[in-house]
Formats: sequence, structure tokens, C-alpha cells
Amino acid sequence: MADETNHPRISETEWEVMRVLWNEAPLSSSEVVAALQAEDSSWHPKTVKTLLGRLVKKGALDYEQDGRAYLYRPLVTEEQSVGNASDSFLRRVFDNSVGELMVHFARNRKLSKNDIKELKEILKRSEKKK
Amino acid sequence: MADETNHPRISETEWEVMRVLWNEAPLSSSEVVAALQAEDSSWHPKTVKTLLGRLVKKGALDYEQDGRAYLYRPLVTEEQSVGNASDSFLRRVFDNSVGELMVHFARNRKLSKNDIKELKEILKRSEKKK
DNA sequence: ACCATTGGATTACAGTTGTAAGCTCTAAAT
DNA sequence: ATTTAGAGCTTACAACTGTAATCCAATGGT
Repeated sequence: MADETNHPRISETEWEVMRVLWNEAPLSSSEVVAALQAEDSSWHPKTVKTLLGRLVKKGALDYEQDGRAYLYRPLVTEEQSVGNASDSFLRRVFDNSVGELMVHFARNRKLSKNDIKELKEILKRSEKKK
Repeated sequence: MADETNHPRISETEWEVMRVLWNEAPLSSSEVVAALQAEDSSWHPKTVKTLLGRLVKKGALDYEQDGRAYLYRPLVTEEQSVGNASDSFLRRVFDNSVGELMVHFARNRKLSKNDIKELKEILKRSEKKK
């Protein structure tokens, strides 16, 4: 069985690439480039290619041959990666205090009507279980 | 006037060092070492010294001479640094959706009675202002 | 007085990251 | 048919990181 706790570390720019493929896969490298450039035209195709290659090497992506090109798809789920990055961030920046983290973001960022509703729900359930 | 938006980037291990000094400053390098080792005995003094030096060079720390040793103190506030790291994390991992971030942590981590109370307060005020 | 310890400064060294350019080959355009 | 754009593979290269070891000078023990 696979070691679920050993995810590849995904760097800052690699996240952008992963997000594209979590959103839709499989995609060819040029499709990934296009998606990235739609958001930020300064992405260079060569750079994207390098990142795709590195992500494959890391085991975060996989690919299948499609003619002369590759179709890439995620090997790690967004949930796993978000979970990892979140754990690390929580520990590093908030010394593992979820409370402080939550308060920080609640104070410093605008929450939508809907976010607030959803959070209240979660808090309510959180209390019950406690 | 200083450029408040240009904080030095603080690496993973450097955070540990900064936290010690945000907690109490000024401290000599050996005091920093002691504080770090109290939490995790595997910290090597030489490594800590390197990190202190790098943080000074980055402009995150400053020092004053104290005999043959230095006393270090933060030049950047914890708030600034937490804010920066949080902004970057939010963008990178949650694509700038505070709602998703909040829901993630609320779901995946235990909140204390008190955290819940505080959060409810904040949500309530958040709604009013909206 | 001499040696071991400790402080800071310099050097080390590989792995990661951001950002591509160059090389080779094939497929598409003219 | 010839050129060329694009696909992937290889190489580049400096900055940043983690993790110390070395070097030299001052200091504290004995």
C-alpha cells in the first residue's frame, strides 16, 4: 500500500500548475500554458514545461502519451496537498494554534454572506460534538 | 519613511528563530539556542548562528553589541510577518478564497470552547458591518 | 600561564526554486 | 520539398535553504 503521509512538496509556482490540472485533467502542456496565461500573460511556455517535468519527477503528476505530446494529470489529490500545506503553515506561522489562525483570517479578510453562514453551521456542530 | 510592504521573506526554519525573539528580546545567540533546544533538542548551535546571521542580513533582525557577544532583536513585527505569510498562503493554496480556508480549518482541526466563542463574536460583527 | 570553550565570520555543499535557453526531432505550413 | 514552430529532453545558473564545519580571537577555568 502507498504511504499516504509522504506527499511531494509542491513549490509556490508549482501550485499554479497543479491548480490548473486539479481543475481539469488530463491536459497537454500547451493547454496548461494557455490556462495559466489566461490568468497571467507573463507565463513563459518553457517555464511551464520545466515545472511540469519537475512535478512528474516529484510524483505529483503523471502523463500518458498522446501522439507526440503528453497529457498530464495529477497523481496527488488537491485535498492531500491542501492538507499538507495547511498543516505546515499552521505549525510554522501560528505555532499550531488553529484558533489564532481562524481569528486572524476572520479579522483581516472579508467573508461573504455565505461563508459566514457556513462557518456558523460548522461552529454549531463543533460545539455539539465537544 | 520605510516601505512597509517590503518585508524580508522568512524561511521555514527561520520562523522558529523569529518566534523565539518575538516572544522575548533582546537575546544572545546562546539564549536563542537554549530556547530552541527546550522545544527540540536537535537544534545545533552552529545552525542557529547561521540562521541568526542570515536574518540580520535580510533585515529581519538587528543586534547590539554586548561584550563580545550580540543581543538580537526583531526588526520586523510578528504581525507584519504573519500577515505576509498568510496572504501568500491564502493566495497559493486557497486561491484567495478566505471562505474555503476558514471552512477547511474549521472542519479539520479542533477548536477550543474559547476559540468558538471568539469566532462567533467576530462573525456577528462581520455580518453587521456588511 | 595555558588550554578548552565560546562568539562571531567565513566557507561548504548539496538540494530546491524560478526562470529560461539550447538541442533534436517531427509535424505542419507554404 | 523546405522551413519552421512546437514537443519534450538536457543544460544553465544564480538565489535561497538546511545544516553545519573551520577559522580565529577572546575568555573563563584550573
